[in-house]
Amino acid sequence: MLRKTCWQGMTQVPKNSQGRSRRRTTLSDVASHAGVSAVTVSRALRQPDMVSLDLRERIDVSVRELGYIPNQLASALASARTGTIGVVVPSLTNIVFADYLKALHDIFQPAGFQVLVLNSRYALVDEERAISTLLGQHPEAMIVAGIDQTDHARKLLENAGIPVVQTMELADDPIDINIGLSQVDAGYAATRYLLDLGFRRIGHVAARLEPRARRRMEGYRRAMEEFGQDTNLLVASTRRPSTFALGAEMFAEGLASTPDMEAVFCCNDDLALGALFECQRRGIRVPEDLSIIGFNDLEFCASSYPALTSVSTPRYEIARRAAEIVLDVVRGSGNRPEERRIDLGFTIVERESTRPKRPGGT
Amino acid sequence: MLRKTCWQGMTQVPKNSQGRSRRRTTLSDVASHAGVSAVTVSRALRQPDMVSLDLRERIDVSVRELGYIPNQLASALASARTGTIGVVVPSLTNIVFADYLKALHDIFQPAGFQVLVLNSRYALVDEERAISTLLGQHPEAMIVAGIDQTDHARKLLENAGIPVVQTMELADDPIDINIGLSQVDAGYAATRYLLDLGFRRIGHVAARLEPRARRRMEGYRRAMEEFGQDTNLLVASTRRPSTFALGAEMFAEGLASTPDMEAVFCCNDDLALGALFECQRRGIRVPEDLSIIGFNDLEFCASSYPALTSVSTPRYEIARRAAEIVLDVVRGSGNRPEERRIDLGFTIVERESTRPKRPGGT
DNA sequence: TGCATAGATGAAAGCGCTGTCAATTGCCCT
DNA sequence: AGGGCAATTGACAGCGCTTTCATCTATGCA
Repeated sequence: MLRKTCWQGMTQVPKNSQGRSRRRTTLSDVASHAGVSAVTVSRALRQPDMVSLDLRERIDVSVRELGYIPNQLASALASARTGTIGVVVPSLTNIVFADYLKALHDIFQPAGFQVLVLNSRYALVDEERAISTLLGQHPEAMIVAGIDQTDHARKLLENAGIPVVQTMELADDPIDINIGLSQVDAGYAATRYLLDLGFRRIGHVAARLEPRARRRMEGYRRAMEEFGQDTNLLVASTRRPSTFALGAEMFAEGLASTPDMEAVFCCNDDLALGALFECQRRGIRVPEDLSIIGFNDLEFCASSYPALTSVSTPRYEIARRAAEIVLDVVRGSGNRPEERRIDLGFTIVERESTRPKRPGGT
Repeated sequence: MLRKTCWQGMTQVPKNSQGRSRRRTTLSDVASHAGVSAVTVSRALRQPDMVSLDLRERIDVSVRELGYIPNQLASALASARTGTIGVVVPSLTNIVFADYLKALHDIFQPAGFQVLVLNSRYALVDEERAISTLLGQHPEAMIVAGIDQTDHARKLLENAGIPVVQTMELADDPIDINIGLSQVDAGYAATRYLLDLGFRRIGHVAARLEPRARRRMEGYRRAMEEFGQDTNLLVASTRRPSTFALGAEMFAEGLASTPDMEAVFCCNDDLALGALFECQRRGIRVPEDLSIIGFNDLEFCASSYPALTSVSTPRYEIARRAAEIVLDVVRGSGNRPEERRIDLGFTIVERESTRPKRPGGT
């Protein structure tokens, strides 16, 4: 690769407009401008039908003329309702959580709730800090990814007195509400799928090694053991974060220690696509020479050539359900749903990158 | 594709722990528990060296025992400092903004600022609403993607009395601070790069058609016109959001109207990779039969086979600079940087998917 | 015509915290 | 020993809004 032609334009400084903060217009500014009391303005904005049409119109005019924007902080403090949902995800760059966050926004935004997202960088201490920070904003509910919070974080969440949803995985002992799927079962199923195709020399490529990846690997190990396979040389894993390039690298590593590998289960799709690229680069035909299965069923799995078989996880659905349950609890009767733990399962989507082992060869 | 084996476990309901909200512990709870005044507790938490070691320890114990979490809302209201930065991006799922958001978090989090992100779904009205909502939270600065805000949104931002950064593009008339690159120039450069390689039948594939994609297309048109090329049949565009599958589809469409296409400039990498997959599917060799250049230089460009040539945009850098400038202004002297408009440019990264036109054929 | 009643409006009291300034203490210096 | 000063601590008044309750119309009815 060679970096070429760096274009960098001139920097013409535009006109300077300072505009530093004079006091922002408040409710009472609007009130005196409209010649009414502050309470009336407040009502006109929140419960318009409690205010006469006449005043309402005058207030609307004042609001627009003064460019009034209600101070949510003051509102939240006075009413003890913040209209805020706290969300903690381990990564912002992982496309898996993009789907998840999109679902949360899709549900909460129209409902008038704002989603506050903090990331934990896949670290328990950061997660605890994020949870604490979020709780300080008095969200009306908390939605966290995973089930591996620290004891202190758990305690904070339990004492917050708000609905708490743990997602993506199934917990034996949920804090409050739990929606997800069994990562162990999913890892087992992916491996079992390859075993049932007739393969035995099945590699596993894993990166980051966060709790969910570990559990998938545990599923892999369990399945392989059932078929009497020793997995020591078949696993290529690293703590580095997943990338396409790392997928290629780790796959190559696995291949080095197990040259007769027949199939590979990658712990996520990024690694799987990286492995696929590496196969193309080396002239290994997929699926003729090697079968590949990924995990998560990201969009590109259906488009790549060959299209990637993957384990589809209901990320959007998990977040959607979490959001809907939270909304029910928060504005509704205040009682939790009947089911405290919801298993949304997973699906193996079979595409072109896997096929049964040929009777004779690999 | 066939969907197979749906695993969905049993749903065992865990023990019910209701735990509804008793009043949360406040500063004065801690104060009376520790036998001091509320102010002292406040100080012990925010400026510990103003409080004697003795009291500080007693207070720390009380804080821990009562599980006290400061109410940020009240704090923000009283101090007029929210420690919050408002950010508006057009999409949460687009990996381009994942990089951007990561940079913002990387800079702001350690500095003690919280990033509030709202998305505008590539719609001006949604953006205006997002800006208004965010402003209601009294952020200490606003960072928005793009330069195409509505007049009203502009006015709100101008009147907010806080630093405002418009990013990703260069504006003729920035609201306040502006950091980005010229999308037109970048589109022009990508096209010019292919022209300079000797190609003339250069297709352009574009999706979503948000302002930046349009400007890249404008650059493409400008370059093509300089070389006397009519672009009418060469452009395949759609308002649908970019996906890998759409890249394949649109590329196929372009190929249908221009069978003798020699090269293609895709307005983003997702489309480019989709086009590459489609080539593989059809047995079109890249770059032997067709050259492909993408845009943004996402991580997979370097890993795909063949590796994709792309226009690298400094997304992380843009956000980083924006964040640093904001921090300077917010906590520092309060004065804006010398440069109100910063051009971070772009770079063409040449890889395997492009090569010079062969003298004889294509 | 007079009184009850619903509807519309306003006054006052905080929400939980911080900024400001006053009060207290202990210690150093002359 | 007394004054001065720094170091601590506390009292009080809001931040801008909502909640609650009181007040003040209109209207309906007897």
